[in-house]
Amino acid sequence: MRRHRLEKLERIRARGEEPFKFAFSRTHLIAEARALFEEAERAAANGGAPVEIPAALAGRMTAMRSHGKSAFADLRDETDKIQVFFGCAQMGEAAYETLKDLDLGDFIGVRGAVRRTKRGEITLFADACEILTKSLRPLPEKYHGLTDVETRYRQRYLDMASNPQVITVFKKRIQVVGVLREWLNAAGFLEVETPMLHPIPGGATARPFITHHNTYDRDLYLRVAPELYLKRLIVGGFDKVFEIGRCFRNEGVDTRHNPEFTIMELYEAYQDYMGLMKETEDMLAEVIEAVIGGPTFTYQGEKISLERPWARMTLHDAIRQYADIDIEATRDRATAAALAESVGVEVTPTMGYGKIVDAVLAAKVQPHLVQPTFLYDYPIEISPLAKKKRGNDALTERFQIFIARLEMGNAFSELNDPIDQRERFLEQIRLREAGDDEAQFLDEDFIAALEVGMPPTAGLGVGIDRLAMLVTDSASIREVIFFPQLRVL
RNA sequence: GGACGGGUAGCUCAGUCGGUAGAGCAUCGGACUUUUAAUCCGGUGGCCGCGGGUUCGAAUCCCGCCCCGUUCACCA
Repeated sequence: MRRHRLEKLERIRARGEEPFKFAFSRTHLIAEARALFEEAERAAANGGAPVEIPAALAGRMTAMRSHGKSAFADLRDETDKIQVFFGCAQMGEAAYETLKDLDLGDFIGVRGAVRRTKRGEITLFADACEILTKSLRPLPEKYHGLTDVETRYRQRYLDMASNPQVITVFKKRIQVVGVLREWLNAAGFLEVETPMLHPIPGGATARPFITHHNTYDRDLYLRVAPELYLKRLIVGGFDKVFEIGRCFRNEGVDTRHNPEFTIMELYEAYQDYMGLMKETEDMLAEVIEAVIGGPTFTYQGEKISLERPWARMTLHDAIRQYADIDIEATRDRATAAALAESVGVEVTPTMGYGKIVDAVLAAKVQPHLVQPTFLYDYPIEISPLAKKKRGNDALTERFQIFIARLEMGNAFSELNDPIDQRERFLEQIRLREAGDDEAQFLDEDFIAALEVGMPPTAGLGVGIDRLAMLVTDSASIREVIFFPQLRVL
């Protein structure tokens, strides 16, 4: 098949035409040409005269229906597709003959007029057609498209070229980021960029990727979160900042996790977690609604309503309600483990009190959190960067937001007491020495920053990929990442 | 890492009891000036994921491995 296409390539060159052109002056995008035509049609509806819009369009040819002395092709660009009519009489015999050298998948430029066919289809009637880029490999089947999941991910360009709805999904993802950025700008947050190469990985409980810098001859870590640098900016004098960017965690891969993913983190001085909860509610509701175009949507068969106010409950109330155990009543690890196991949650010997609570949350509570729900007041053991709750040293002022069972965000009143922060880091080091390789490292410079003084601050992290999953009704994170991580073949 | 499912033509998929490897689309040749999954006639196209075993004979049965998906474990 490739051989046939190479022969056509040679024929095109032989008649003096370049099969890999440099540019083409199109007058419209396909969607623009369609809109213009329909508008002209409406305007002419009273007069009754047939409408015709001159146009030069370019795109990939995705179908060809040839009838001897005439042919119909489908032309697709980023915005839409349109039918093209080639008639031997209109184009001239010589030009019509050159259509034989076209293949599905070629990029072509077509000049002519947009009209309706007898059957009512908006169609570009071609006066001239030139090949812009010869395609040497066949596109997947026109009807079913490409469905093999592995090929779809490994060769995303084929996926997009043969499944237009994939492009729609990614456009929505792009829109999510755009709308979110607009919201944050309007709310007075400044967008910043902080390092991705960290000498000490921090800001989240996760294993890092390690890399090496030759000039300084030292190992560096790909960031697991921008958190500690963003807080340094608050120390320095910024009041409201955010960053949207890639994080890397050396962890497992499944439908909700990719080793590299995109996070939005924001920090707001003089704010606490309850104030931020309200802002988070407004931000997510407004962003999601703007992208989906309404206050309700369906995710994986379940109807989700964005109507505010969203549900709010403490983590321990949620556990009491859904797991029917009062794990808050104890601070003893063994008792908590027994309680968790009594409701079928598996507990391993390395899990501390906090992780046991977290496991109960994941197994018994999270499956119920279909409508948007805030859980707040998390155990101190699993929140080493969050401020202690006023009046309860066992808890932190922290919340998570769940929508459609997906954890969409995590936030807290930021711990700004450097002495407390040091103790929390030391506890993490004890966990690490006990074998927890996800425990956080002690970052002396970060402590030094807190000693300089960070105003009261609330911070939030939102998983952009999961937000994209939500608005595109995608069951897997790989559907919203252009090139998801797969095993190298 | 465990369990389950999958890997056959460029793509989407059949393949019975172990007996010459199949269809549709794409592609090539032919017919056709209003089709839109165009239609009609004829052809080309295979490391049946990889390696080993059983057998006269393996896409098919057995063993090992690779890759993908789902799920559990793990994990912000």
